[in-house]
Amino acid sequence: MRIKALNPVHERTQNIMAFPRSDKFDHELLCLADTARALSHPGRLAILALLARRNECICGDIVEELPLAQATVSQHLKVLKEAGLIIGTIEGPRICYCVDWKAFEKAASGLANWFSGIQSRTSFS
Amino acid sequence: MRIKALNPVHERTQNIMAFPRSDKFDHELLCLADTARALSHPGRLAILALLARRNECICGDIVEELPLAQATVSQHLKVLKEAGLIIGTIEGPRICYCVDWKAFEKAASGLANWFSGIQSRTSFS
DNA sequence: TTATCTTATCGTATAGCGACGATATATATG
DNA sequence: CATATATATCGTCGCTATACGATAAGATAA
Repeated sequence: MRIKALNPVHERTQNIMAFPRSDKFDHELLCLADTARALSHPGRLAILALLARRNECICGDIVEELPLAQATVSQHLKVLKEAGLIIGTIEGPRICYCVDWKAFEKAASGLANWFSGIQSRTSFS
Repeated sequence: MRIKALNPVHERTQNIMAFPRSDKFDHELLCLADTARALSHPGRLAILALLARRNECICGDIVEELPLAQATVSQHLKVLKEAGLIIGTIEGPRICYCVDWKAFEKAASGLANWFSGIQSRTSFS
């Protein structure tokens, strides 16, 4: 049984972060910024790497590997889940987390496309 | 005359963000997180896009284009400068900003490599 | 039902971000 | 020197993030 999967960042019609001037920027930029924000903490990067290496982990596995308390790991998992990068599946008394590869690749290509778009926009390139 | 260019993120020996547990994570992850953090605000993404489109801008040009006050734009420029993504060159009474393409490409490839590294680490790929 | 295990959430403290007006700084120009 | 121009910095406000202990909530097993 899947728990609220939350649509991946790039399919969502609303972004997550609410800056004071959020309404003044393009939706595309807001979504890219959201993706970048999800990756802007070494703990979350480490969680994603761990999930990729092991294919799936329960929260306790991650707590064992990272220098963070259980409550903190749970918060980071929530951020990654809200960013659409991971999925949690209830398995009995525990929750099995894994990378949402489809969303992950979209996030990767979204950022990559932005990078190449920026780079192609200079007359020096 | 160039003003403190700040080494690009991936050449630096120290990261910028200081989390309570910064010392517990790999330097590579800290630098990647720093890069992501620099990109985690739509205003900064818009600034980078503008600099790429025009090749160079003074602060005032950016203030004209973005829905942000001069002080706010200056703060974002500082963040991008500290992340090593842009360079400021003093030209008389103004400062000419441009993308540091070498650092920008390193940041792009750094993130791209991390993404592909993550993706190759699953047995499902 | 009770006990156990696992994870989310609450409460809290500290710190940092985002935004802006006001001010300081620095450089030309008259 | 005084003025104008351009940008950085200061001070402040409100909000969010990070981190953790403690507790609640959900699911299984005895």
